[in-house]
Amino acid sequence: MEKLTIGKMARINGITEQTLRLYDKINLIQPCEVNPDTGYRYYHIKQCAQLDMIQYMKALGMNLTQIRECFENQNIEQFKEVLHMQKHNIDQQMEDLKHAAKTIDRAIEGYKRYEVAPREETPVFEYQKARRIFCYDTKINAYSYGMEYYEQVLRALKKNYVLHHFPMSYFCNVGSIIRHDYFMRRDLMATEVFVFIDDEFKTSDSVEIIPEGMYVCLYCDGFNREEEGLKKLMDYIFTHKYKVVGDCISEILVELPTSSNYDRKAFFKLQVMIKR
Amino acid sequence: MEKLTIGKMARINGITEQTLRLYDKINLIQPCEVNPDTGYRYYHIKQCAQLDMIQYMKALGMNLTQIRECFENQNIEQFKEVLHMQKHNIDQQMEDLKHAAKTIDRAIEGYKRYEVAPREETPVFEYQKARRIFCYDTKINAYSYGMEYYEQVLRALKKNYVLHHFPMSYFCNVGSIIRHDYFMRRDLMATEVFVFIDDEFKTSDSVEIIPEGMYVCLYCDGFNREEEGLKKLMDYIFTHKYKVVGDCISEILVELPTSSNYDRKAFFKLQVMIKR
DNA sequence: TCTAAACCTTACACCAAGGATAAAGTCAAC
DNA sequence: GTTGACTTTATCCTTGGTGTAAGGTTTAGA
Repeated sequence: MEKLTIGKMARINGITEQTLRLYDKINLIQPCEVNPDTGYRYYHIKQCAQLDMIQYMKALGMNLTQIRECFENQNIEQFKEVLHMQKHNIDQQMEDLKHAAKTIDRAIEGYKRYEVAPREETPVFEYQKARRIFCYDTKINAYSYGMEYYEQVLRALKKNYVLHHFPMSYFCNVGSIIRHDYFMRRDLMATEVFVFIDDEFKTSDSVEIIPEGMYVCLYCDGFNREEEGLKKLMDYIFTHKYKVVGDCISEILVELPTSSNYDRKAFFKLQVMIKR
Repeated sequence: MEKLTIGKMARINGITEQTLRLYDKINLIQPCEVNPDTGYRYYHIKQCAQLDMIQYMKALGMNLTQIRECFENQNIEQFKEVLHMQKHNIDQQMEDLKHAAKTIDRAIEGYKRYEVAPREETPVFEYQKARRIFCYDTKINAYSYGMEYYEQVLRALKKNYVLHHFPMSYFCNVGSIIRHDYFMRRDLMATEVFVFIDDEFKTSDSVEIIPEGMYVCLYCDGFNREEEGLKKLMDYIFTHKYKVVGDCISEILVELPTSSNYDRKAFFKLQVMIKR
């Protein structure tokens, strides 16, 4: 059985020559023979076993250093340990991916709703499932000081939010709450902001549930329409004497990438639950 | 509202100053003001909106170039397209992770069985579930030409295997088949090698099922014990006049990382299904 | 007023796991 | 002997930053 050149070795193993040279360089797998004059590398076909093992370990998510250590130590216990670690690792990555997938779904859903939403700022009825939010009270009324304060409020929320180890991917679905009492008094007072989170997170001091039920909703386009929209919503509710249950939520449905000027471009859904 | 220094901007957004400098350099987000004398960057708090968006898009799996393009084009359609692409992307990654997880489980399981397996090369009875294999006929008897040929046979299998887009992570759980007729004639003739694959793959010309049932199994340690083990298995079966159903499988239970010499270190499980 | 801390700047090297390319040397077949 | 396929080393590029060095400026406290 003749020796294999680097090209042949690469070909029969479905990898590139560069990869083999790299593996040689980092002492992962060395050719069984090197011509001292030409520097040509020659491999023995039995070395394919090592390559198989490397590819297998790579598929398990190990990096080249870990693989080399495993080879060097010849330690089964270490390999088993790595296996368990990788298992844990993969579970974590899976969780992250699930979050990302949910976020994307949420974004796509948001865009769909954005496209079909009524543009004329008239109240509509919608039955909505319960949703979970991570809430933060900033003690500052978001409606009284303009966007600069709103951003500061958001920063405070964000800080708390990452402190609670929520995935960053949620941080596009934010909103603010006008508590029931203020709403009934037609007072635009919202000191609390929130992020929508997944149902799997337990309720705690910061996590609450927006209940399932029939909502009166009003869509509006842009921050500068938000206050006006809220007033319209209040007008509608009080004119028709609907019984308001719970708080009023102002939710950012979609936020559009913007860079030209610094203003956020957002599409809002204002909503409050009623009982007939 | 005063301008924010890079340090403050970084702090309130939970990122590092270096990251902000990088984003500036690649035109992702630029400070609203730069002191021409000192080169100091100053940010406006409203620019946090852009940072939020960047972090959100990153969480969706987009890279910085894609994010910049989205900002530049101001194109919602493109963003939506990216969303769908990312969704697809994530699904793919999820699949890969699932495969990796299964492979690790299989490896851990294999090591467990390896540790409890009888070392004395005596036949044992085991009831085994159905398993699925990707099979390849090399037309060369793996038992007649030594390890070099075996490696070549494996390379051919591997080539076919990646051609069928099976994940590389399976390629540690290989084996060979002695078809029923040869086994009954006590002929060590195995031209077919295979890889265990997941149940989700459809049966086709190359994918077959090893049926559920009661198997006589014999464990042996190392390639040099395989033939002897097969003979012992045959002896046992024919002495006790068990009725053999189907083919005899030689499965590599675990393969140990090795580098000192080129020989594979593998632990085998030889098995054949019987009917009482 | 002195000093130290806390800022800030640019510039460079480094990570993982190769990919891409160039310039030059080698091998084998015809 | 020539050609074409193959191989070598060497260098730079990728992604998304992290870390360090060397130096400049501002601020607070004693």
